[in-house]
Amino acid sequence: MARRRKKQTSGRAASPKPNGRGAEAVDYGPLADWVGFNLRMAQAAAFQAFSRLAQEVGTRPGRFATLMLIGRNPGISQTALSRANGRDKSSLTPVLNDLARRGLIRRTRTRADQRAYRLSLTAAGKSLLAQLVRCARAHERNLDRIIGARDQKGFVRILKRIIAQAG
Amino acid sequence: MARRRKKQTSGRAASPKPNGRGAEAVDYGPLADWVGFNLRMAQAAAFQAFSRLAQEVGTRPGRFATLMLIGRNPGISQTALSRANGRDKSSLTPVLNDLARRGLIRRTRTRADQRAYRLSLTAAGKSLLAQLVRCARAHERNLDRIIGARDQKGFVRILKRIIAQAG
DNA sequence: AGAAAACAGTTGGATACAAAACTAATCCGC
DNA sequence: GCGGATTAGTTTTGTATCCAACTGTTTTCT
Repeated sequence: MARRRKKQTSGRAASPKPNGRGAEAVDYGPLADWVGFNLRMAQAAAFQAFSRLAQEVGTRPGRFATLMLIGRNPGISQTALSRANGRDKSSLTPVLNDLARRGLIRRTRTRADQRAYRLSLTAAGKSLLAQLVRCARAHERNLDRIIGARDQKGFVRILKRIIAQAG
Repeated sequence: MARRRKKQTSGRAASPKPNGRGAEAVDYGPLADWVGFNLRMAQAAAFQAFSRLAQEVGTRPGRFATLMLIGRNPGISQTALSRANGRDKSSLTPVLNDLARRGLIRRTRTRADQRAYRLSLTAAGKSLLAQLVRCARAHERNLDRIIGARDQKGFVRILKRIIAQAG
């Protein structure tokens, strides 16, 4: 591995060696230390890691927060849920359709307000959520190990500040 | 604001007050302190904030890292770029088509390897990148202010650890 | 040299998401 | 009470992204 080109069949070694390709070092420039870029990459990495764990239970990470929030807030409306979840309410429609179709959540109409649904978990939903929580705890242990127990608390505190103030 | 419902036109105040709706407090349960969830929310918030800044320059955040990486690594291949950027190579195809169509990048075929492109910025691309860098610096100053100068260095270091180890 | 494996880039299919337009129900001010 | 503004949820449209399959090129193995 990491053999670099030597052959160059028809000559032309004249170029200023501009990082022709490869797993070799890439210059990230100022990106390397910018918070935004590293935040995106870290989130992607953590997401992927959790994806692997979650798919053993047969669900995807996006569904997890949704189930948890419904579980903790029975009767919540879709709009409130979407706000809490940080996604647009329109994104939720297909997700909830799917969760309802799979018998994990209930959508109850209220007499008081005929527009809104009241969401709650079914028994199956609660059971799946419990499994996912076990998964997530394993994932969190992993992240905590990477972050280091010493810094974990402060790290989350900073994330919360960004959530509150950068929006 | 934050007036809570009292009226309830046709009665029915009998329900066990299960958080009917609203901007009122939502119970996040264990989510509240999990790294994964906060990471996702923080990334979304920072992304949105940068989106607003970047659209004044007429480009989207996704393009920014791409332009920067090409600018710092002229001659880089699409595959290497996609790795550096943390996205699948197939995602890059339409992005690069668009950037090329708008005259911001050049795609050169090499005689040495007829498969690969060598990517580089045009003058227009460099100029746009410079504008974006100014934008990004403003964004970063904002984030640094939120994080606090004292913690900024350590915060990024933790993000880098997650990137390296959680993948 | 010739076949097999690896690789660069593209295409097609699927999912996730946001923004805007839309429908139906409810609230507010008078 | 009545009409306009607000609200809950859905639909539609457009973008970003991944994955798997594919084409053409290069390298590797024997």
